Amino acid sequence: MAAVKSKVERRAWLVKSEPSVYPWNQLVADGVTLWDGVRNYEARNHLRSMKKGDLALFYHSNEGKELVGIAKVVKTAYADPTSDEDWSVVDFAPVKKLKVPVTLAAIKAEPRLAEMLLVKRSRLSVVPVLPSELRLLLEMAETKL
DNA sequence: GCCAACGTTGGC
DNA sequence: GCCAACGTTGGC
Repeated sequence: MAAVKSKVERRAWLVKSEPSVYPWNQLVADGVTLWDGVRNYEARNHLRSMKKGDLALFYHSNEGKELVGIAKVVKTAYADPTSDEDWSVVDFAPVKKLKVPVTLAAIKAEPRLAEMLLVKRSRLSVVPVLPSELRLLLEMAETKL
C-alpha cells in the first residue's frame, strides 16, 4: 500500500504572562526570551514536549485577559537558570502580533472553544492548543500566519 | 480585594 | 496513603 503522507499541522501552545511582569511588547523588544519561572509539573512537561518551530499563543493574564500575539519556539527545553531544582525553560521569539486581540470573554462565548484548556484549566500557565482551536482563534484575530 | 479552583505540603 | 491546611493563580 502506498504510504500517504498526512499533512502535519504545526503544534501550538498557549502561554500566559502577566503584562506587568512580561508583556508581549517586551518579547518584541527582546527578540528572543527564555520562558522562566514555571513551577508547575504539568506546565513544565508541556515546555519539555515543545519542539523547535512550535507556535505559542501569547496570553495576557490578569490585565487584558486576551491573546495578543503569536510566538514560536526557537530553542527546546533546557534547565531553568533561575532554579536549582528540576525545572525547565524554552526560548520564544515573536512571530506576529494579532491584528485583533482575542479576549477571554470572546473565547468563552464561542462554543467551539469551550474545551480549550485556557478555560478548563485556568490556572495552568502553559497548555496545548488543538489545530482546530488555533485555526478558529486566528480567524477571530483576523490574523494569518 | 475577594474568592474559587487546585496543586502542594505535612501530620497522622 | 489519606486528607486538612495552606499557598498561588487568575477571573471577577
